[in-house]
Amino acid sequence: MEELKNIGEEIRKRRKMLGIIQPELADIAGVSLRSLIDIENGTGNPTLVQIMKLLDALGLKIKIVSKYEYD
Amino acid sequence: MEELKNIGEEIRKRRKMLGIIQPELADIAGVSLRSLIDIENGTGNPTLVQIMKLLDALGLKIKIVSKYEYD
DNA sequence: GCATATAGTGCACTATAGTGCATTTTTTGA
DNA sequence: TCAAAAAATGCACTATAGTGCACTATATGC
Repeated sequence: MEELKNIGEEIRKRRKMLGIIQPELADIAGVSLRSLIDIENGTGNPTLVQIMKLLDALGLKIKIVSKYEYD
Repeated sequence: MEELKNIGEEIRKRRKMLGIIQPELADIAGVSLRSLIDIENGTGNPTLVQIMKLLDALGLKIKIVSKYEYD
């Protein structure tokens, strides 16, 4: 699942843009550091709640679009 | 988590638009019927892989956008 | 090069997602 | 209405996500 990596990368990118380190984001989002690391690295298969906690902390959200939409 | 319900609703809406019933979509996507039902109803906490299998089968995908973006 | 800060890994344990099946409820249209 | 189709629920079992901790690896800047 290619997409998993992408989401992890977006989270990492945004985190760096905000100038915070992993333990900080994990704390703010209410997710374990271990989970955040795995998610950023695109390993494993996180639950939606984990993803949404992180996105929320980063000021991001999920949008469902057509598979053929590019941006 | 409000967003969970939304994703489930989008999946259901799209499924109906395509004129298929739950067992068909579950089958095509490679997800159990039970899981699909729970996801459409916004109960539980599905994994990203489950969501992506369904979105993929429906010609949809996830996009990460700013929390303050409206469409 | 070295010291410190940041990130990643292995492992074991706990919590919970994913599943199938039998049954019930709701929806649909004849 | 009533019968058939579609959707939802309870329950028990299996698979796996989430976690903490100790440790290792990598990056950063002095």
